[in-house]
Amino acid sequence: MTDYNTLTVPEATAIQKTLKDQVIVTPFTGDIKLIGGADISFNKFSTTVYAGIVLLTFPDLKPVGYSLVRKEVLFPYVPGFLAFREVPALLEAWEQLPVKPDVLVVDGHGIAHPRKMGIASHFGVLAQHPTIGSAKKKLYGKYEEPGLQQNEHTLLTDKFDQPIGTVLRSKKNVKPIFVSPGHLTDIPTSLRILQQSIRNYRLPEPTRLAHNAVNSFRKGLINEGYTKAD
DNA sequence: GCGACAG
DNA sequence: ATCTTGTCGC
Repeated sequence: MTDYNTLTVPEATAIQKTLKDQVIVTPFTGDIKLIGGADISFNKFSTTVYAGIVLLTFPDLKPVGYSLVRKEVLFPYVPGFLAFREVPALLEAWEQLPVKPDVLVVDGHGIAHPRKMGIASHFGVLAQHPTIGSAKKKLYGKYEEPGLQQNEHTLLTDKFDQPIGTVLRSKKNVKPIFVSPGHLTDIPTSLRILQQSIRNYRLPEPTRLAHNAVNSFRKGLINEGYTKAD
């Protein structure tokens, strides 16, 4: 894999344009026995990132294991290029998993991106695995505010009015979350899977638990490597 | 030139 | 993203 740490933004843009042709947006049909959640944590002003992927049963959403990896990252955070900061570490956490989840939920967007290459799509193409992007804020696109009741949703569209994702009210009276296909999933199936991943919080269990895990890892409360859940 | 701008 | 206490609203 090419070293993302020494890339310039123009070079990163070129890579995104190449990977874009490899993204496959198609209905996810298979059964889901295991679902994964991926996230990153770091200390402000530090080049050390703490990446993690959590495995949970589906549809029970009970955690079964955590894969944690620490890595040095030099590529800066630039809106639209998040993947170049987080994907390398996430791929290491991915390779460290004893078993792969049927689908992985990544904290960030999938095709709901200026070049249709958000982190969920980027990771999916490199790992050659189904992914879904779940973000807390919009990066690109336009939409109508969904109703305030749980599960109400509207379409997120690009500049040609083509659908690129869903704006979902995951819980009553909370800010909506943005769901989009990463790789080997489509808009309807990514939304269904995401909805089945919501429990008592605004954020889906996969990325919510991944977020908790990487933060505990960063604070030294959990060890690096793969650990089975209690 | 002016806004928008995942984590 | 992270830091960080109290406070407002359902």
